[in-house]
Amino acid sequence: MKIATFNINGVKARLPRLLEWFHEFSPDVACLQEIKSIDDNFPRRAFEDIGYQVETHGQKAFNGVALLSKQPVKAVRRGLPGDAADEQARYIEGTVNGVRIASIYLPNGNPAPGEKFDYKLRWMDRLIDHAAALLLEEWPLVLCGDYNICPRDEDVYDPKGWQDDALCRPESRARFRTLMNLGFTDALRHIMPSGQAYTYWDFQRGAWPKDHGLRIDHFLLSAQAADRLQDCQVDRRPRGKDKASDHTPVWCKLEV
DNA sequence: ATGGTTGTGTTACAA
Repeated sequence: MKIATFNINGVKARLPRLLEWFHEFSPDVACLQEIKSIDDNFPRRAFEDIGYQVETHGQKAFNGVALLSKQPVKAVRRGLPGDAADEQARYIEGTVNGVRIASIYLPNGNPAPGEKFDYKLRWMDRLIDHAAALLLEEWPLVLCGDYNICPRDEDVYDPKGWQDDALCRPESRARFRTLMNLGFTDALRHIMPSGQAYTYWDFQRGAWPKDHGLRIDHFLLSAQAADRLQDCQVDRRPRGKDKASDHTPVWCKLEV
């Protein structure tokens, strides 16, 4: 079972490239972030026509996540529990072939410190609580998406320059470690323990040609999922194309 | 030199 996570930065602008990638890679499950679309405007038919079930959790203009699957998606949950007043569409979760899979778009949190950073940290606290509850259900569990966290300095092209950014600050990294310490495996780092594996390059300042990247898109696997891990890789090719997103997809293969 | 780009949806805002 091939599962991919891809922050597409707008489904409307990305549709031709995204369909290309679907034809090339043919994921069994695709977890998308930043669809920047309400549910009714998502180009559902384009994906249904190539054999996918489409589950979205969108909002106007910003954020928005989706789960696309060749096999049926069951028990879909929209929105991260823990704050009924939170209107930002950043979380969707469903079960495919006995694997519980979440598509996560964690808040960026800049500028830090500030209200947006506080929201990020509160959101992470809610994610930790929810992940702990999910682990008790003992599914093979896959929490993937744009975490907007560089876990370690080697995940940043310029650690010193980024040390005060919300993606790298100690408060953000501490919460990520707390999440990991519940018992998750960072699938990419399991396959590739060290070295550069960037997943995002800013549109500005020639970040892509200079390889000024960050590793912020992650696959977190429960023990039941990690036991079935066969491979995990970053696919840098989509980032190099015209009209690319600022992120590139990460995929993992589970023996399911 | 304190710069630069992209997407959404109409004019600033988020990243």
